Amino acid sequence: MRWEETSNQVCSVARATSIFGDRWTLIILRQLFLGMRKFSDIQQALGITKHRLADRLGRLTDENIVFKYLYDERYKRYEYRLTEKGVDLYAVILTIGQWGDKWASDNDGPPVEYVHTECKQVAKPKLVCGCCGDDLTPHNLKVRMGPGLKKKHARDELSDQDIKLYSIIASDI
Amino acid sequence: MRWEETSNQVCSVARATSIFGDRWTLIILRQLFLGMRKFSDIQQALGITKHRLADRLGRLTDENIVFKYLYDERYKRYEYRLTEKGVDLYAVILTIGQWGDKWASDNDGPPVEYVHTECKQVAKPKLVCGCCGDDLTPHNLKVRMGPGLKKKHARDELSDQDIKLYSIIASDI
DNA sequence: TATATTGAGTTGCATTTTGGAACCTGTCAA
DNA sequence: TTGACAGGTTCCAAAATGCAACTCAATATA
Repeated sequence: MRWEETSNQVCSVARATSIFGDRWTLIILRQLFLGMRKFSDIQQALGITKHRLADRLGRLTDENIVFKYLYDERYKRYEYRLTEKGVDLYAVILTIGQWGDKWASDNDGPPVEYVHTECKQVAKPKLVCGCCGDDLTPHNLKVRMGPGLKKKHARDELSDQDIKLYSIIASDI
Repeated sequence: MRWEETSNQVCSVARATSIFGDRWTLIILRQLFLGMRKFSDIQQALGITKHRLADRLGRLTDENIVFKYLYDERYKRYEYRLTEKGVDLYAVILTIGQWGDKWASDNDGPPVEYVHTECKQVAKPKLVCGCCGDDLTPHNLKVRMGPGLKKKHARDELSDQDIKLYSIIASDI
């Protein structure tokens, strides 16, 4: 399967990774979340080539995840800022960072900490159920078909791959 | 910067994405979370080439995120299962999936749903502070240097890039 | 015994995507 | 007039990926 086709898959993870599942996009976004907004700052901080950075920021702009903001009228300089769609990726960055802290760090501890301004503590982000507030783990979650899959199945729009992809859901995990 | 060098950066997001920040790894992992464990099943379901799948599963095995389990003595057949390190990526997959549901889906609604077995509701995962339980957003979190960064700074082990990378943290966001 | 099948890969080669360096453009400042 | 700087492009080599064909071990079937 080619990369462009990934964005058509009936899977939110596949569609999302078709946007930011490459070598640079997520760390560019992390940089934006840290408050770094200028092309050259990001380029130097990450050691990415201008070429690639221009390409990635262009895609993110096309996807409406970032937008260009004119911050200097005289010099006609632009900076890149996160849209609402982009800001919503904060949870993804935080979750990945936390996994990295736990499983991919050295003995010096986490490079950065996030202080929760409400409780003044270092935030240990955790995922909970939006309904009852209990922790979510692979053990207390059960996957089932959602409306997107059911409707496409009813309309007979699933490809062989999609069927195979989700046939497993019907069975026990 | 080359890809292998990313894994040495003083940033948990960069280190994590150096492991799964490519076109396939995350959706392979999603497939494993759905319960699909056999090489050929994954290969057909995802439309990935055997070549690439063998390579990706090999890396994941090297990283101790999955391990090979002999499920058929007679035929000497192996399947791939998640280790604890792998299972911990569930939060990442869930968070990405949720972003995808919201921002990258069509009008049919989410393809899959996760039912929380404790409260029997469809789980809407959300990220909260581990200390106080309040929601985490970019607006109530403040980034600051963590021990990893401070120690390396004290030992003068930060590269120019690392310094640039985090100089922004000292300033206001 | 000879042939086919299945799962799980390799190998070889063409196509895409990246990385690196040099070059271009518009705007000011000395 | 020259230089610097931000923000790119262009060109080419190197690396990653996609595709098809081949291997190999352990049965099954004829």
